[in-house]
Amino acid sequence: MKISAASKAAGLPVKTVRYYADIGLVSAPLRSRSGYRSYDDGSVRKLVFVRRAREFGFSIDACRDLLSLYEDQNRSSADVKRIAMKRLEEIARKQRELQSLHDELTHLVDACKGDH
Amino acid sequence: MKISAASKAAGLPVKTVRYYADIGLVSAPLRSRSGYRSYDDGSVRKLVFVRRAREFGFSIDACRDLLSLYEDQNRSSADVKRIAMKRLEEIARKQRELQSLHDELTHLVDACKGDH
DNA sequence: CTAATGTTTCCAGTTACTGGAATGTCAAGG
DNA sequence: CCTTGACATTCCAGTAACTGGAAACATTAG
Repeated sequence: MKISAASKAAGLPVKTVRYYADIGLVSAPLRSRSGYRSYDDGSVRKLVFVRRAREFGFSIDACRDLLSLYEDQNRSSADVKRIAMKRLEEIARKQRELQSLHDELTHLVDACKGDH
Repeated sequence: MKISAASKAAGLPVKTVRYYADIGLVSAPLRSRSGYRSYDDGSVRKLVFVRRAREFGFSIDACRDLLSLYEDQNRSSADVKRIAMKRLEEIARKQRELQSLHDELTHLVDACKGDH
C-alpha cells in the first residue's frame, strides 16, 4: 500500500504520515525499488491509533509510549498495565470534560428553541 | 482576581491565560492601578470553556466562534443554533473516537490480567 | 525595611505539523 | 515510443499555539 492509500485508511494527511515516519513514530515497513514507502495493515492500525490519541491531546511522546506497548515484547506485564491504566484514567477524565462541553453547548442550543 | 487565581480556577497555565489575553480571545475585563490583569467569574468561565474546547482539538478560531455565541446579542437565534449544532456533531464523533481509544487500551490491560 | 513572591512586557525557542519547490516514478492514451 | 498527469521523493521555510526566560516593577509576609 503506497502512502496515499495508507493515509486515507488512517484518516491522516499524507504530509503527517510522512512526518511520523521522519520522526520514527510510525515508519513504513519497507520501501519499493523506486523509494516509495510501502505500508501494511499493521502500520495503518498504528497510524489510526496515533490519530485518535493525538486528537485527544496525547503528545507524540505519549503516543510513542503507547505504541511501544504493542511492540516491546520484553516489557513486563505489570509495566504495560501501569502505563495503560494511567492513560485510561486520563481518557476517563477527558470523557467527563467532553460531556461538560457537550452539555454547555446543548444548553446553548436549547436556549434557542424559544424566542431569544 | 489576579491572573494566578484565575489561571488556577480555569485549570490553565498563567502563561496561557496571558497569551489568550494577548491574542484577544479572553481578556481580563480590567487592570489594577499597577497594571495587573483583573479577572472576574465571567472571564474565568470563558477560560474554562476554552480549555475544554482546546483539549478536544477545537482551534483557537473555532473557540472564538463559540465564545461569540455567548457575547454577540445581535446574532440571530438560528445562527447560534447552526454553529452550536455543528460543534455538537463534532463532539459526538469525538466521543465515539474516544470510546474506541478507551476500548483498545482496556483490551491491552485485560490481556495483561493473564500471564503473557 | 527587606526578602520573597507575583506580575508586567518582550523576545526567543519548541512542538507538531503544513505548504511549496524541485525532482523522480509510473500507468495510460495517442 | 513518447508524453502527460497523478503520485511519489527530499528539503526547507512557515504556521499555530504555546512555553521559557530575562529584566523590571508591585505586593505581601516577617
